[in-house]
Amino acid sequence: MDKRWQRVFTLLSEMYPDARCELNYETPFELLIATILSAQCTDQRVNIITPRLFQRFRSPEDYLEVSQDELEDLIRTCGLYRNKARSIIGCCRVLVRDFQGVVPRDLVSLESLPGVGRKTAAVVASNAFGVPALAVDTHVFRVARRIGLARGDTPEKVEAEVCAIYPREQWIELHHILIWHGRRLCHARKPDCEQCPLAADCDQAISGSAREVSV
DNA sequence: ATCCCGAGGG
DNA sequence: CCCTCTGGAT
Repeated sequence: MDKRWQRVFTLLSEMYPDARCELNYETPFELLIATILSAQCTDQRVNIITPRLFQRFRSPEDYLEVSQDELEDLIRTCGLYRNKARSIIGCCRVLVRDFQGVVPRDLVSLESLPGVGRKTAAVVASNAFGVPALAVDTHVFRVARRIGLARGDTPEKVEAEVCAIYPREQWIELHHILIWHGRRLCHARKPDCEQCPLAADCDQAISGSAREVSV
């Protein structure tokens, strides 16, 4: 691997030594539900409601016993509650019908579940099962492009580029440190380039303070 | 007011 | 490809 990209990885790892999935979960199934809930919402907010949710719903079968309306009320504070409730119930239906109620470990099967797309599948596969996967969500996309790690204009292209640069064993950690960087410093609107160890190498580094940045 | 760690549908 | 769906944070 290119020295520069090795250095980027090292710098970010040192900066965010405990970057990890911030969702609280005990089982792959809980992670699947939590990840579905996390769309357009902070992990902290998901973590507020999941203890009670997981206490009441322990298996995919349990979610088939509840009405969508009631489930919507239970998850309302996470936003997009209609979609998410539908996704969770649909997902559990398929898990029960086609997967013996067990969350599959591979990306293809995970993505076949209703309400589970590329990002959710990658998050579950990598965090719950250690499957090398890099979910190019908006943070990863933005950060990877800003620091010149990838040039592609779609998440798919960026994913391919990044996966080509870094060895599989680093994908999961890379995913987490890019996300943390995106959340802590490399914000969509006002990135804090003053604090960023990557600014020297970054095409879009802002020297001043509050200017806006594209991508 | 505006944006967000997404997915499905038109 | 573009739209919609949501509450919450800023």
